[in-house]
Amino acid sequence: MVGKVGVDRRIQRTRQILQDALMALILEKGYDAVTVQDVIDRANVGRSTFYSHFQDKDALFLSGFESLREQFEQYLSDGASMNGDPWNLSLQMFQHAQSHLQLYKALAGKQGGTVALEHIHKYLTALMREHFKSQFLERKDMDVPPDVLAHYMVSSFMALLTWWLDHDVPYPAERMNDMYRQLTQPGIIAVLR
Amino acid sequence: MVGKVGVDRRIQRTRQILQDALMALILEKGYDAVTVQDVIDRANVGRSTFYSHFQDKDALFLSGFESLREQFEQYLSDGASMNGDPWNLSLQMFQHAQSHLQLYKALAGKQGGTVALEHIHKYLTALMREHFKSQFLERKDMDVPPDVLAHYMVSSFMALLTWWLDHDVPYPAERMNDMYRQLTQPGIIAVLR
Amino acid sequence: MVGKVGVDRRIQRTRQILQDALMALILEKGYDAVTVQDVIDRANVGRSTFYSHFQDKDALFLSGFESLREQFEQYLSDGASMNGDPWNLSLQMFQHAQSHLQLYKALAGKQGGTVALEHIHKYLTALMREHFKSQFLERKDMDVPPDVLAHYMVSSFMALLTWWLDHDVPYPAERMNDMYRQLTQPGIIAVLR
Amino acid sequence: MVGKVGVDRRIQRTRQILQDALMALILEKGYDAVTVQDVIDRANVGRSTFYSHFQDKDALFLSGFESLREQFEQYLSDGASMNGDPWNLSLQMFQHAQSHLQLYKALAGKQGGTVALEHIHKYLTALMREHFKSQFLERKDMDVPPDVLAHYMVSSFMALLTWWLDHDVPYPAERMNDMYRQLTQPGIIAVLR
DNA sequence: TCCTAAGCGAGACGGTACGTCTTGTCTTCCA
DNA sequence: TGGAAGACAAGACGTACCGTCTCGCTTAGGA
Repeated sequence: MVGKVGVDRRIQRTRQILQDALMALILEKGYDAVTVQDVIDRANVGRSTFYSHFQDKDALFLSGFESLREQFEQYLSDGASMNGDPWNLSLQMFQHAQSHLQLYKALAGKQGGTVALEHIHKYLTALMREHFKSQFLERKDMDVPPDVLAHYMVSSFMALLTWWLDHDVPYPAERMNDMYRQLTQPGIIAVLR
Repeated sequence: MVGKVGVDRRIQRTRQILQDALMALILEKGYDAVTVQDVIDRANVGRSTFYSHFQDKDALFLSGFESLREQFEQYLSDGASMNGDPWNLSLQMFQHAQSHLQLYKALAGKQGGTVALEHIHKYLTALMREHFKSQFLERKDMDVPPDVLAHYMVSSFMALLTWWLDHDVPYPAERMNDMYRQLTQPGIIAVLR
Repeated sequence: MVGKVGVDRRIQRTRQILQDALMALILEKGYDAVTVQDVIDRANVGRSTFYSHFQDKDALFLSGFESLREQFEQYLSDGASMNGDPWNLSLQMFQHAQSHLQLYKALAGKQGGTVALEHIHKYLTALMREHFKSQFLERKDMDVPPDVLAHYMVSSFMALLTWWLDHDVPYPAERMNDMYRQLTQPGIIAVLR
Repeated sequence: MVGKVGVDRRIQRTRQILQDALMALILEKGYDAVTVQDVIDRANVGRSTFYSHFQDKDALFLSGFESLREQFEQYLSDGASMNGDPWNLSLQMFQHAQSHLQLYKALAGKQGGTVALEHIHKYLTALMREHFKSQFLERKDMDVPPDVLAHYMVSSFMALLTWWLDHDVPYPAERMNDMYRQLTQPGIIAVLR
C-alpha cells in the first residue's frame, strides 16, 4: 500500500493539468463559454480521464477554489491574528487576491462563473460567524438581524473585491480595504450601538 | 399602415403568453433548468414562433424585466419626488417588489438567472448617476472614487433585496429600507464629509 | 392533415440518404467497422436526426433489409406461381439477388453483419412454413422432424447464396439453383418417402 | 533456464483462468455482450495481464477453440478410422459435442460469436479436403464444383449442429448424424454419379 | 365577399456538448 | 527485472437542446 505514491503523483499531475487548462480557458473566454471538450483538448487528456477525476466542469472549477481556500487559510494562520476585527480579515483577503491576481480573476472575476462567487460567499459568511459570533451575531435586540448583518458585510466586501478584480485599477489591497472600512464601519458601529 | 392593429394585438398576445409561461416555469424549476422547449410546450406555441419573437431564452427573460422596469418607472413618477435621497429610491423599490412579489422572485430571486441581476444592477447604477451626479459623483477629492461608491450602494441594496426575496421573512418593505439606511447612510455621510 | 405529405417526403428522403450511406460504407469497410458517426458524416446529417429515424445502426440496416424484402415479394407475386416447389422459390431468390447484386452483397455478403443473415433466415423459414406446411411440415412419422428439415433447407440455400455473393464467380442464378436442387432434392425426396 | 517451469505453470494458470472466465460469461450474457473488463473482473486479473497473454477478446476466445480442436483430434485418432466416409467424421463430432456440451454451447451456440463458427467452418472444410480430396474434390467433370460441394457439406452439418446446440432436444448424437446422412447422402451420391 | 399577406403550430433538420463506455497502450510498483 | 495493477488517450455511443428551416392552416384587412 506504500507503493501508491508514484501513482498518486500521476493522478495529482493530471488533476493539476486539468485545473490549469480550465483557468487559462476561463481567462480567455469566460467560464460559461468553456466546454469540457475545450478543457480536454487544452490539457491533452482523454475524455474519460476527465470524468474519472471530476464529475463535471463545476466540480473541476470548485476544486480550484478549494486550492485557493487552503492557500488562503495557510496565509491567514501565518499572519497576525484578527483581533476580532472583520476589516482585518478583509484586508488579508484583499492582499491574498493581490498576490494571486490571475487565479482570483479566473475564479471570482466576471469571467468566472456564479458557482465560485456563491461558494466564496458561503465560505466567508461561515468564517465570520465563526470568528465574531460572540460579538454580535447572537444579540437579539438589534434593529438589523444578525443574518442580514452578515449577509451585508460579505456582499459589500465581495462587491468591492469583484469590482477591483474586473477593473484594472492600480489601487493596492490596503487602499481597497480602507474604502471597505470607511463605507461599512460607521454603519456597523451605529447598528451595534 | 392602419390595418396592422389586429395583427399587432395577436403578436402582443403571443409575446405575453410566452413571458407568462417562462415566469411560471422559473418559479417551478429555476431559470437555468427551463429550456426553450419547456416554454414552447407550456405556451402551446410553435418553435419558430418563439424564435420569431425572441432571439433566445435570455431575450424573452429580459423582455419581462423591461415590463417590470416600465411599471417601476410609472410607480416612481406617480410617487413623491426623491429629494435627491437615494434611500427614498430604495424604499420605492422595496415597496414595488413587495407588491409584485412573485414577479420579483422569478426575476431577481435565486431561481432567476444571473442575467436579470446584472441588468438590474446596471439599471440602478445608471439611475443613481442620473439623479445624484451633482451631489457627489463628480467630486474628485474623496477617498472613495465615485465609481466605487455607486457600485457599493447598488450592491448593498441588491444584497438586502435578494436576501429578502429568498428568505420568506415577514419584514415589510419599510423595515428592509430602514436596515439598508442604517447600514449604509453613516458610511456614505462619513465619506462625503 | 393533408399537409403532411411534404413533410413525409422530406422524412423519406432523409431515411433514404441514410440507408444509401450505410450500404456504401458497408461495401467499403464491412458492417462491423462502420460507426454511426461514419454514416452521419457520409449522409451529411445531424446526429440527432439519425437517432430520430433509427434506434441504432442495426435498425437502419434492417430497414434496408425491409426494402429488399418488399421488392422481393413484389417480384415473387409478379412471377409465376411456385407450384408448391421450394426450388422454384430459391430460383426466384437467386435471380433477384443477381439483379440487385450490390445490395445483396452489402446486406447478406460477408461484409454485411450477422443481423441480416439471421433476419433472412427467419424470413425464409417462415415463408417455407407458410407455403409448404400442407405437404410435409405437419407429418409426424418422419425420421427427420419438420423443424430440422426447414432449418436444413434454409441453411443450405443460404450457404450457397452467400458463397455465391462472396466469390465473384460467373455462375448465373439458374446454375446456382440447379446445384442447390441437385444437392438437396434427393435427400428431401428420400426423407419424405 | 531451470526456473522457467514454475513460471510457465503460472502463465498457463493465468491463461486458463481467463479462458474459464470468458466461457462462463459467454454462457451468461452471450459473446458480444462480454467486455474485456468483464473478463478481467471475473478473473481477478489486471488489465495489462490480459493483454500480455492475448491480443484481444477474440484471441482469447479462439484459444479456447484451439483446446477444443486438440481434444477433438485426440478423440479422432483414438477412435476408429473414418474409412473415407464424411458421415463418420460428422458422427465423431456430434458425439464429441455431446460429451462437452457446455463448452460447445459457449463456443458454437447462438450465445457464441461468429468468430468461432467461422473458425470451425474453415477447420472442417480443411479437414474434409485433407481426407477426401482423392475421392472427388479434384474431379473436373461434376455439375457441382468441389468448392461448392465442400461448402455445402460443412454448412449443412453446422446447421444441424447449431440447431441441436440451441434447442434443448433430447436427440442423441447418433440420431442427429442419421438425419444429417439421410438429408445429404442421396444428393452427394447423385452428384458424384 | 372574396383574396392575400402575415402570424402561427408543428416539427424535421444540422449541429454541438454532454456524460458513459470500452478499447489497447503506458507507467509505476513490487516480488 | 519482468509481471500485475490500473491510469491513461482515444473515440463511439445515445441523449438533450439549440437555432434554422420548411410546410400548410388560419386569420385578419383591403379590394
